[in-house]
Amino acid sequence: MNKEFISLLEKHQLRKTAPRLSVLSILKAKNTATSQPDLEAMIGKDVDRVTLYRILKTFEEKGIIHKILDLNGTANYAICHSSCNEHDHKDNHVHFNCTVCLHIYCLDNIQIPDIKIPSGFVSHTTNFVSYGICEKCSKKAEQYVNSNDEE
Amino acid sequence: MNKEFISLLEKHQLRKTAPRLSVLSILKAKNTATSQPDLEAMIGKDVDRVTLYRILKTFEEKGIIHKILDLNGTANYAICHSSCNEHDHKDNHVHFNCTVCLHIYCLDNIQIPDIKIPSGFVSHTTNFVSYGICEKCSKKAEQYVNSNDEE
DNA sequence: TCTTATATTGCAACAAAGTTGCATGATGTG
DNA sequence: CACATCATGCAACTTTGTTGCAATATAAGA
Ligand SMILES: [Zn+2]
Ligand SMILES: [Zn+2]
Ligand SMILES: [Zn+2]
Ligand SMILES: [Zn+2]
Repeated sequence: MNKEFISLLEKHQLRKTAPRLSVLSILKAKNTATSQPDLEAMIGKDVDRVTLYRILKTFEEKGIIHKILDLNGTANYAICHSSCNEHDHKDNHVHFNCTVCLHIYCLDNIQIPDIKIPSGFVSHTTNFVSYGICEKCSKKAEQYVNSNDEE
Repeated sequence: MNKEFISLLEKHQLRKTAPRLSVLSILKAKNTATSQPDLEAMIGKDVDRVTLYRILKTFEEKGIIHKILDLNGTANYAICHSSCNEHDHKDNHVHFNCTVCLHIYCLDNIQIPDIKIPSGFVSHTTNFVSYGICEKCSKKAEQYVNSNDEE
């Protein structure tokens, strides 16, 4: 399993270090994007805050991960699928930000629709974030309602 | 002209104070969203940073202004058009963030398109930001190229 | 394996934005 | 004009992002 991450680092000419492998395995295991503070907590204090910051910055520049800003403007990171590289990210999928658990989901299968922008303006990238309640939180809410009904 | 702002404050049961009127007149005069730091600079040190923060927070809650996060996750604010109120903002227009001048434009005429989200997820709001080069910056770039040709 | 150039990390220090509590002052109502 | 309430200013603090520099780990070549 580690081989996957090692070859990923090699592909981008990055040295294989413990902190980097930790970051990759954490991000890969989750189906939601992760903020730096959360990553810090998960990795523990073996890795310095600044190191983490720089790892994330490097990974983003190399097209290994992409950044999504949450409700508060805090950066969250998720693995780029497939074919992103240093020169162009193709993360043109929609993101869903749950306002209850605050998780950010990459909706990889949902493409950002095209729009017409005013003439004179040139668009390079677009960002589409949907805010609401995720599946897990919806189910929890249902369960809560049901358990109250039973009483 | 001030009457407009005064009645706006009255409508929302907010006291008419100098700092609030300043904020409203600045935001209304601009066709781009404004960050809090910029507002601070424009208003000057008559108004405390925290006061400004609270004014913006109140205005946003009342549906007088809406918040857009820029590239760096910094909050920018723009007047809500027409019919927003305390209970629902209807700011479902696309925003354009210029990567050169960093201005954020409200594209009031361009609605955010609907998308299908996975079943189980419930969306309440959506955010669409287009990043690129705005009209002004495009023209400046053209002029620059032309002036170089002439030499 | 040892050596060396260079990439990476840790620490310290700082900057920017957001946030809270509390005392003081302004506003609007009767 | 008095009073209740809203709004402001100040101080203090948190979180996130960022840079410089010295110490260390990595990879490649001898
Ligand atoms: Zn959720
Ligand atoms: Zn994503
Ligand atoms: Zn511009
Ligand atoms: Zn807008």
